[in-house]
Amino acid sequence: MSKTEEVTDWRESRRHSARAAIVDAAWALVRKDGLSALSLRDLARRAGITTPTVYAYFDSKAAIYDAMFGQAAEQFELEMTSPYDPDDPREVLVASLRRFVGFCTSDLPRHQLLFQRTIPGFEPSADSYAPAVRALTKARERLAKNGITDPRHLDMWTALTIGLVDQQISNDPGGDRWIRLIDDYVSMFLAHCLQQPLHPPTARE
Amino acid sequence: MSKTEEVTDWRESRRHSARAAIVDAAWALVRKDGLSALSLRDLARRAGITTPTVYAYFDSKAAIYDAMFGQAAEQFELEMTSPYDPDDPREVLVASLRRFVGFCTSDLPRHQLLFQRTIPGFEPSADSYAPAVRALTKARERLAKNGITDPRHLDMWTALTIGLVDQQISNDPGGDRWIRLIDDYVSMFLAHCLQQPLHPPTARE
DNA sequence: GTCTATAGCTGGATAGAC
DNA sequence: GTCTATCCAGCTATAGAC
Repeated sequence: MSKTEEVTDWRESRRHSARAAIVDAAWALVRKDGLSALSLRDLARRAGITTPTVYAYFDSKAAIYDAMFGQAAEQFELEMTSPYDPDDPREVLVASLRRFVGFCTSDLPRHQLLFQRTIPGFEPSADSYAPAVRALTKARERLAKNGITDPRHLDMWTALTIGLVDQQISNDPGGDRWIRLIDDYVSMFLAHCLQQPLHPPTARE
Repeated sequence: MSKTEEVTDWRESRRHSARAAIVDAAWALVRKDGLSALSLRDLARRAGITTPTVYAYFDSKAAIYDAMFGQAAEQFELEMTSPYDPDDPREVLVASLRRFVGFCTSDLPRHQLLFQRTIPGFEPSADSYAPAVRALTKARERLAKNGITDPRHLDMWTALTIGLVDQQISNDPGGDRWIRLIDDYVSMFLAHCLQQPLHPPTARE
């Protein structure tokens, strides 16, 4: 490694950690005041710099939201794809739903940024979105291991899960009124899907 | 009726229709630009008046949102409680879910104002909220006629319905990808609830 | 009740010195 | 890269003439 490369890496690293500090400050602010209430003035003050300095690291406010989205998507992938203890596919499915609801309810602005479209003109970049796509692929695999591959059933599953999260957040924040229903919820879903298989077991394939 | 009362009624009526015109203009704007993008400048221009005149009819911007909420809640009650054709409780339940999804998906800002909490500091007044409460009471009655009274099952139902709406709106706006699932959805729910009755039929009461 | 005019504030983003 | 100073636009809300 040449001397100039060493220096470059050093500067890159400094720059990266400075960006991270700004993003951290942004998360602290949106957790206090709400996702859409983020302002560059407050952000700069919180990060111990001035407004123009923010623009040395991010092109615009949207770029900051995008960095936050990317971080949230990485956390989502990590949370949902880390190994599951039980072997039973059904237990894995229950555990995954538990993790999903826990992930969403434990950080409200993160959930809003990641799964709702509450910021007026903001669309995440493909790079930032990629981890979330990978996590959703894994979710489909977990369902497949339970014998569920019908697209209609996959759509039902997503509606079930997001409804559970929304009700828990909206009507019992900090509680577990809907979280307690998870076991029954999964039983209901599996019983319905497996009772009307697309490819009846009598058929040879 | 005395002459002064007549005049008073007349003025009240004029005032009422002027307020209604402002609220109508507000709806037109939020349908065009989004619920949170409503500004008093645009609103006044659209209504053919000036900003200060708006304050002759509403104390603040929040008061306008509250009037909109009240109107939306009345529409919701009307839509959900108007008579249902079929006698079969199950068919009524299906029809009510169909109406609910239709109501929510047909007017996105109305749905956001009524069922999500997307406006930063806004809370509806008790008066504006009242029709929505009445409609939800009727919903519980429809479930009761299907033999469903367990609070856990009622919570499951609300999660099911709101999840269906959210997925339809977020992932297939204008389409019917989740609406098509309604029949299966209700079958799944009823089969689950009635299979594990709280008061088993073997017990004498 | 309706207007003109404007106060008072906050927002994102930039110019230019250092 | 970081600052001071500032621009320009938007917002809610009010003062005061008519």
